[in-house]
Amino acid sequence: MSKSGIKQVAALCGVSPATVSRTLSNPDIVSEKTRDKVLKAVELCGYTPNRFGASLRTQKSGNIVVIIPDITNSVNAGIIRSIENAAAKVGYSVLLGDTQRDPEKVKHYAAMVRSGQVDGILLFSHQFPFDLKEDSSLLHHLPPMVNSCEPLALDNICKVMINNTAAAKMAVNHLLDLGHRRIGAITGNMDAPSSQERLAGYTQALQEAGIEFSVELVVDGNYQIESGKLGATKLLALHNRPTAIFCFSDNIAVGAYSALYEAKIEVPQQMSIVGFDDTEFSGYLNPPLTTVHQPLIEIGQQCMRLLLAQLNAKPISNKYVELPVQLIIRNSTAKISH
Amino acid sequence: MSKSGIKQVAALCGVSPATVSRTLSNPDIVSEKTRDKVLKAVELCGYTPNRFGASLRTQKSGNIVVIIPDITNSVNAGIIRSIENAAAKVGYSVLLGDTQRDPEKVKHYAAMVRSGQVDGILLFSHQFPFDLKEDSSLLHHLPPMVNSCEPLALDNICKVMINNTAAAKMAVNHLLDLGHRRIGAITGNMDAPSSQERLAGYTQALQEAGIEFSVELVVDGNYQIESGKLGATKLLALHNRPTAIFCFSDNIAVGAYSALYEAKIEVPQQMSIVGFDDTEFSGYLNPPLTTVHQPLIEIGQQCMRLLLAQLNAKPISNKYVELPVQLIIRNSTAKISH
DNA sequence: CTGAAAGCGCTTACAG
DNA sequence: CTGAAAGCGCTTACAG
Repeated sequence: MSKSGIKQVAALCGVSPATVSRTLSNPDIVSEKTRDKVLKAVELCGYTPNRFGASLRTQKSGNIVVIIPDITNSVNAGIIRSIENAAAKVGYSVLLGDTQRDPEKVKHYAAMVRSGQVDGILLFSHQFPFDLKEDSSLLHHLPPMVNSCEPLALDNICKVMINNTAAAKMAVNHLLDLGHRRIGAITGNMDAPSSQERLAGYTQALQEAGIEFSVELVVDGNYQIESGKLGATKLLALHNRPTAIFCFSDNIAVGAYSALYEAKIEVPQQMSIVGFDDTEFSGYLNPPLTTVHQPLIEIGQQCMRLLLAQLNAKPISNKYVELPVQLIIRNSTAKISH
Repeated sequence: MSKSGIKQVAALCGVSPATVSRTLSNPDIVSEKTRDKVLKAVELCGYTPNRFGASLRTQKSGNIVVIIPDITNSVNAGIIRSIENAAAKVGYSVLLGDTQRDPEKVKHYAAMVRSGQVDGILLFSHQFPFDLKEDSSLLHHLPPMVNSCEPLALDNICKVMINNTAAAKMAVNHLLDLGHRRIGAITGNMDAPSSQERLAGYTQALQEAGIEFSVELVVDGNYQIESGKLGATKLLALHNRPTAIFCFSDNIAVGAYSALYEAKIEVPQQMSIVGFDDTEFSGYLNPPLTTVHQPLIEIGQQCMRLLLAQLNAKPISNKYVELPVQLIIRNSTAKISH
């Protein structure tokens, strides 16, 4: 049974190719009688529509691309899983655009919308993904696209975000409430808006509490585990070490735990730790980590909802979606003791 | 500057569409003079070839699909990242087929090869992904495909595997060498070949050491963190508890650590733990985890190499690739003490 | 409700 | 080295 096309099916049941096409994509406009006939023939032939024919005609691929810095990061992985789910439900397939933070790869994947390889873009990066030289009209006629997690410096684009500043403030306020006054911070990549915003939240919380900002207490990280270990080690070496550390990601917290373990400093008795993300393992750390929960599933769903609206040229009432976060208090934070 | 096609470019530089096509996809067969002329026009128009036209003609999509149970699992994420890298280098894009272990989704993604949406399949599942009813010729004319991690019960298919049995034996032998005689195990999903093989390795190692197999020491897990916690809790409740636990994944080991922490049992002084995978965090656990290293990057590369050979109809000398694993000895295992 | 026809944008055998 | 032409497999306005 060699591969059959719409013509063979049509011939087999004595209708035109047009009718076969209609039966498959818009069954309601076909009479029940022909519909049955066609469907039977389709089954008999084992016919599967060839996507290329339809795509060439409709100029739609049925694919979307998600441009994301690193799929290995569990926050990203969680979001992608949610996107894949939501996309599958509405008949879209997702192309993986893992960029490894390479701006060239960001552009490469975004350009797929030009060649038709994808119909829309989910952008988890703050880098503008197009070459304006190539097509200067792009700024005003953006393709279907939604931006999440790391905001582009551009209005008029759909965004799904959390309020990083408020979230960080909430985390630091929790430590302040416990009596901590010297609070360290280990940041993410400081070129990322999320990390800048979290730092702003940290600073504001201290300021509002009337605590002077101390540079030495903020150490540069990059959201990865190793940077958390290095960062915590630096903070521990301070002549006047902090009593608590706000880690800008759970990964950083894992690294910090490791440094503290090696230095035989007990969490939370001698050092309180707060993380950010609430990744799956954070509740299984020893002690379980107090952290800011990010709604990964909802982020994915909202991204897909906004993208779908654009793909279907539906009006969008609210282009900026801000999702709530939550401080999950576990056992890595405690009242200051001295 | 509205979207221009190959015709506009051709018109602009006074050649035929055929020549434009040749210049772009096979520049060597075009004279230097025309080539320059064409390239200039291409740039001027901001022309990007439309993939649909080419695809319809060549019947190639330039996409592959990776069918994988859960992208959120860091072993899977690591492999996918490697695949994405290797694929990008040879001009393929990767479609994400996250199945959540749903056999229907496995089939859904595999069927994409029929509609032309993808040219090949990377299958990380032991489930045969096609409906033989739909197309019985499939068993003998398989599409380009390679199977990895969880072996299909089918010969004559390209496979990239590790030797799970030998790896598990190595892990258990390490514990035996340290003097442990009562060694517990927390398994993965027992419907997965990998977990069955690891269990076989565990059993063989004990047998060769002349130790009687004890059912109560083997508890069912599912590769997830929570199952590790539950499993370890069960093992601790035994009247004659083990002195060491072989966890079938690092995730399970994380769960076990959590249970041991809560029970105030020290690793490795009172309980040795071995994991499996060597995921990024395993070196940062407290204590750092002794575990079996899986070569994720190489797995991805070999998968892509074998798939590419099939996509290009190249002969494949060796359809079965077995990649070496390594026992990484860190601080979660110690000599038995009593 | 259905059919005949045009056409989406490429590539490639064929001829020169 | 280059062009004219056919055709990949669909969908959809148009006509009936």
